[in-house]
Amino acid sequence: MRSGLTTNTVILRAADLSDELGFNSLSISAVARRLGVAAPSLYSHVRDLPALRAGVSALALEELSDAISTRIAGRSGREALFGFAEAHRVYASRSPGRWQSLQHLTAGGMAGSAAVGRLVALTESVLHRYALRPEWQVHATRMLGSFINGFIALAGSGSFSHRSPEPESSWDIAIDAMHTLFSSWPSIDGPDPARKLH
Amino acid sequence: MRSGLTTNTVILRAADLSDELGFNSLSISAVARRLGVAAPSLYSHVRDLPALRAGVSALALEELSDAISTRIAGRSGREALFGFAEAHRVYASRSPGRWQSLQHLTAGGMAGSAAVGRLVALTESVLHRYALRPEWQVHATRMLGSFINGFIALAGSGSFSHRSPEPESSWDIAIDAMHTLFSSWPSIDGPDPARKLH
DNA sequence: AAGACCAGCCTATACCCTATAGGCAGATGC
DNA sequence: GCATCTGCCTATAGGGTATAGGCTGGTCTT
Repeated sequence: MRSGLTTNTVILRAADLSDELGFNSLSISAVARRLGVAAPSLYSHVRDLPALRAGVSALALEELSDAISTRIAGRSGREALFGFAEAHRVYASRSPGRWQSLQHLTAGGMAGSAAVGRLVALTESVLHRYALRPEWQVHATRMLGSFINGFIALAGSGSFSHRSPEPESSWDIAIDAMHTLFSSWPSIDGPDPARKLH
Repeated sequence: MRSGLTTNTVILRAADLSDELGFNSLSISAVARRLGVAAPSLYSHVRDLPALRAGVSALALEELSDAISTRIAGRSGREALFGFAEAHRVYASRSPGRWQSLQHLTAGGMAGSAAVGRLVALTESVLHRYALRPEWQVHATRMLGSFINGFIALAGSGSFSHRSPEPESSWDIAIDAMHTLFSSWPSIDGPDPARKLH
C-alpha cells in the first residue's frame, strides 16, 4: 500500500481534471500524471477508460441532484421551477467537465439506477404544484429538460454571445413562460381555473 | 494525380463515416482506411484533424440549412415553426454524426460565416409572422433553438425511451406551446390582439 | 520470526492515432 | 527533354490505451 489510491479518489480527481481540460480530453494518462503514478497503475482501480468516464458521469449526476435538492428545498411552483433550472445552470458553469459527462449518459448505462431515479423524483417534485395529469407531467418534464439542456449547450458554445439582450434575460423569460404554460396545462382535477393559481 | 482525392471528397466521406461511427470516433486514420489511402496522404487535403472536423461541421450546417429551407418554403406562422423544428429532427435522425458535429460549433469558429448567417436568417423568417419586437425575437430564437437542440440530444441518448407517452407527442405539444407563446409575446406594433391571430 | 499470499504499484510492450519529414512517380509547363 | 509541382507513399517520433509480468510492502498464518 503506497500512495493510498482508491477507486473513488481516482474518479474524483478525474472529474476535477475534466473540469479543467474538458471531458473529451479526459484520459487515463492525464489522470495518472495528475496523481503522480504510472498510467497502468490506474487499472487496479478502474477497468478501462469508458469505466472511468462512467464513474465521472455517476459522480456528476449525484452532485447535480444534490445541488438541485438544495436549490428547491422549501420551494414550490414558480420558485421551485426557477431553482431547479438555476441549479443546472450553476452546476454547468462551475463544473463544465462534469456537466459534459452527463451528455454521455445513455438509457442502457444508467437507466435503472437509483441516481437517475432520484433526478426524476426531483423533477416530479418541482412539477408537483402544477398538479398535471400524468401524461402532461411527462410533456412538461421533457420540455423543461430539453430547454435547460439545450440552452446550457448553446450558451456554452457561444451561440448566444455578442448579441443583445443578455442570455440571462432570455433564460428567465423562457422559464417564466413555461411556468405559465404548465399552470394552464390539463391538471388532475380538470380545468379548474381557481386551482391553477400559483 | 492518382486516386483523385479532393478536400471536398475527403470531408464528405468523413461526414459519412461520422454518421456510421459517431462524430467523436472520427479520425484521420479511419477516413484514410475508408478511402484506401495511407493516413499521411490526407494531409495534402486537410491541415489536421480539427480542420477535418470543422469541415464536417461546415458541411452539416449547409445541409441542415438546405433541409430547413426546403421544409419551410411557402409556409409561415405555425406551419413554418413546425417545419423548422422537424427539419432539425429529421436531419439529426438521418445524419447523427453530422448533427453531432454541429454541437462543436463555437462562436469563434464560424460566428461570422455566411453559413451561420443563413441559418440565422432562416430562423428569423420562421418567426417573421409573429412580428415580435427585436429583443423578443431574440428570446424566441433562443427558446426555440434551446428546446430543439435539447430535445434531440435527450431523445438521442435514450432519456425519453420506454416511457409513455411517445416522445413525438411531447415534441408536438411543446412546439405548439411555443407557437402560442410567440403569438402572445410583445409585437412590433404593440398589443394588438387582432393582429396576433395566426 | 519466517513464509506465503495479496494488493498496488512499477516497467515493458504491442497496438493505435496524429502529424512531420522526406522520397517517389506521374502530370504539367516551358 | 528537363524542371517543377502535386499527390501519393514509407518511416518515424510522440502520445494514448491496455495487457503482461515483476517488485515491494503489508497482512495473515503457522
